[in-house]
Amino acid sequence: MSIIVDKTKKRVAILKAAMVVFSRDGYHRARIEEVAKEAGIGKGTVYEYFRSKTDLFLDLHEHMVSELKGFYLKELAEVREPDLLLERFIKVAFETFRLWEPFFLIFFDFWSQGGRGEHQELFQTRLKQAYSLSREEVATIISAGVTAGSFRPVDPLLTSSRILACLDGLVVQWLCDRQAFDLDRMRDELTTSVLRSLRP
Amino acid sequence: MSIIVDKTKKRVAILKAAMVVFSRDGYHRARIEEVAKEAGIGKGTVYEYFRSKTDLFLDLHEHMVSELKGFYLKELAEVREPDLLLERFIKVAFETFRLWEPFFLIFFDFWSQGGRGEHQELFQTRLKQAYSLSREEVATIISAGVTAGSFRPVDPLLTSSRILACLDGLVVQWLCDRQAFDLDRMRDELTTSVLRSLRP
DNA sequence: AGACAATGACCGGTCAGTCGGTCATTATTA
DNA sequence: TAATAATGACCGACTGACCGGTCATTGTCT
Repeated sequence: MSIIVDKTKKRVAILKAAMVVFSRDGYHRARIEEVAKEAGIGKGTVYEYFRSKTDLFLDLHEHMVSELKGFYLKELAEVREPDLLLERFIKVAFETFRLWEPFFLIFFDFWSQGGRGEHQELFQTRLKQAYSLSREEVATIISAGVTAGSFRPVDPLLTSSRILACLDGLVVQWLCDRQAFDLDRMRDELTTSVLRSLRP
Repeated sequence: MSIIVDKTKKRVAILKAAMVVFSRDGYHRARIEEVAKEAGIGKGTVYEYFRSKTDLFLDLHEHMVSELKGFYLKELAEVREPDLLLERFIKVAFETFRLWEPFFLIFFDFWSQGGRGEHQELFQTRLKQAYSLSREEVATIISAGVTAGSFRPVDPLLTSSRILACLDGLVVQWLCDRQAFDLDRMRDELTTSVLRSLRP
């Protein structure tokens, strides 16, 4: 019993260490020994918990996506009105820019892995799933708005893809150059433009 | 004289080969020997033209950005009306999705390099420059529209960033899953929503 | 003692970058 | 013109560094 708890805790500790090292050095440059050091354990121990570097990376992605999802669910739980929901969604997204910054920094490495290599199918599948999931989540909001008449009749999935794309692109620009724009002003500008584009 | 021409041609040939190999295998997985093979030359010769793998990558980026810019300039040369210009800009962007697909596939590796390593400043500077340039280009269009009264008074740079972010995000989603959405329908949806969001 | 967890020295494969040598082309000399 | 010399583009076998993954040993707990 206590063994199981320890195992899980240590697993998460390694994942956190991996997050730090991967985001600092990038997936390829990062060394497993460094992850172990960050977690305060020996290199061999990492392999007690993860089959390989690839596996660790894959699990890290899964872990972070699940945490992100939890954050969204919590923050959006009590909103009902489609337009408020959308506004809130964008607000939360911008908060994640800061809170999950290391995760987004890794994301490109993850993406890059998805395109090639022996494990590419695994990576690709996970990536598609993650996208597809969030796409449908937002599409549901838009659908509800269209049905309720507060949005004009747009294709929910298409619009959803567009909004998500915008958020993705913005985090990229921002991570690349924090001076590019002010996060708060951009959030307002995006919210306004999205709602305007959906006005009946 | 003829030697110089040959040198330049071969340089470009190596860059093209690098484009093929890097986009197929990813920057890290790609081997210089493979680039040489693709270019039909020996490995050592690559190093006659480029100091290092990093250098080759950096020059490849510069080469492609310059080609992309040329394509945009050519396609947008004769349009004057801000709203037509914006519509045309989006159209051209979607065309580049297909035409420059290998370049976009590499982009994430490039981005990833920009965050770390010994050459990170070089990568970062180039990335910032490229973004800043396109941002200002689009901002000019919007500015003109605002002045002419065909767009509502928005912050041109902020709006420009948002539109570019959307395009970036869309190419990512599309490269990740070609079935995610139909390119043509998405182009129309994006054009409509951008113009609606700018209507006075 | 027995079971199990942790460790880090070591192994083997990989690959960027080097370097000594080849060869085709051009310049020089007789 | 023909023989010889000089040039530099081209090459690929080789090297040294690097690092993921292993496993024999050591430590810890019951």
